[in-house]
Amino acid sequence: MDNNKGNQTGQECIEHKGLLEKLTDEQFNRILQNHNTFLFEKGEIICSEGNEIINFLFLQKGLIKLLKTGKNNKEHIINVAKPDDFIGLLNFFSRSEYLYSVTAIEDSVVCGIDFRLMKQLLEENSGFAMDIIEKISLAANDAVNARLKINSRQLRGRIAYIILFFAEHIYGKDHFELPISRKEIAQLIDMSTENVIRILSEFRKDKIISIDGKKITILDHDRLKRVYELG
Amino acid sequence: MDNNKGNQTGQECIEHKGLLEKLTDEQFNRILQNHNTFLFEKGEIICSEGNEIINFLFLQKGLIKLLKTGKNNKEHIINVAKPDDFIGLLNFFSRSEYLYSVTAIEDSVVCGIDFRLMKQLLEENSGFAMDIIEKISLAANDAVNARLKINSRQLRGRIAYIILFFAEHIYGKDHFELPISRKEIAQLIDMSTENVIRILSEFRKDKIISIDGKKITILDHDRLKRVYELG
DNA sequence: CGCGGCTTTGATGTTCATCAAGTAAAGTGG
DNA sequence: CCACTTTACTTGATGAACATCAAAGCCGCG
Repeated sequence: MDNNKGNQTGQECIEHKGLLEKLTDEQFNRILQNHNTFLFEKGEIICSEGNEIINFLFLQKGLIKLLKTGKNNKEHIINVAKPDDFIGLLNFFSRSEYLYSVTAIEDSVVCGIDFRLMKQLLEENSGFAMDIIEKISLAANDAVNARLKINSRQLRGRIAYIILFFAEHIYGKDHFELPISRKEIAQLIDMSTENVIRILSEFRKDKIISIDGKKITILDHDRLKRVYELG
Repeated sequence: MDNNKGNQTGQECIEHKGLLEKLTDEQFNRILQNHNTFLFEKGEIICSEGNEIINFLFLQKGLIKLLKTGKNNKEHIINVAKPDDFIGLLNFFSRSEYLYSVTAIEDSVVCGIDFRLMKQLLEENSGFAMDIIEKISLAANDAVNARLKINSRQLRGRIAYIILFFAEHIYGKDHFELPISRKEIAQLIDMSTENVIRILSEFRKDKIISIDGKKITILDHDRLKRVYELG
């Protein structure tokens, strides 16, 4: 972890047990006694590609994005994750350093558990280990599937995808405020910023959505779905 | 598993312990007594998207491709895997049915271990579980990274990627026989068959590679690498 | 031997990134 | 708090990259 924001009470880890639900009370208590809670404001970097992994990180509240720097130092957003989603956990077990950067896109609360303790718990509690295996598998599938969905569509389909992603997966409603800029949308679904804007405007003219700055309202959910399906 | 090819002696699982290296001798013996070995000829389907997962599959010999059917029933190749690579194992722990299809692209020997036995062993042996977690993580990363590499490049870079993939990762030499058709290359790196051919010809004219049907020889490895890097 | 699938090359049109130029919004420092 | 700078947003025009269509040769297989 790069910065060292104010520690919290620890209560947050209880509220959102999430990934830790298979632990015994005793094991869970050990975590409560050996963890740190960090606050990140919108825009702050949570961890950087290449840094050493010390903590097993775990999003309590907020919204984050996973980045990877590609060719020509171009940033690609791998995923946007909400609490209980796997953060960058895909790589926490595989290497000693982060393979992705993680940035807060909304004010976020992150719980950090010492990596060695985490390993120890995995070895003690096989049910916990199985649960984590299952969750990693699902997260891996989601990542691969998302890429497949995005890359097999042309621009209109991609924009439909990203709007539906935020509406259905992140916010659970048809009216929401985009937590990321047009440029970040472009990095997320592999297209140019200009075309993100152009197609959003098109959808607005076609009365599929309404736009007010970052506020998006889906006016015709079915039609948006159809645009997504058709590509 | 769809078909039920002739069972083998079981010796194959010993030769290539691979994913199972963390098991005790006793545990490994249980697998030897509870597994089936299947032979698949080039082109045969090993398992199909949507089928129920009964066996934990595990490639002993040969070469396979992972497929997923996308929009318009267009097939996308997710990955090509050789022995000790994770086959479709990414999803074996997550759902009760296969999320990908797997097809043999060379004659292959597949070892099938009863899924319940596998789960049991994971719960008994936490070192084994940790090892599997680590391998799933790495496989997931590889899958995501591969997609990122492919999709952030234009066609020349993609073709360079796939040639280097076979030369370095699969065969370990600069002269090899392509195990897949031009069309399958297209499915693997998201481009049209015609352009696969066109760019292969271009590389031939530029004396970067020589082509004789499916036989490829890399003549200028450095230059090919540069084409890959530049995109 | 003939049919279908794979391969190859050329021609055409579409999709998309890029460039340019301008407006609006949001930080920044005096 | 205002002038200044930067960053985000927007639209139009242009050209490049690429898919698609078409047509023909090739090969394996029944």
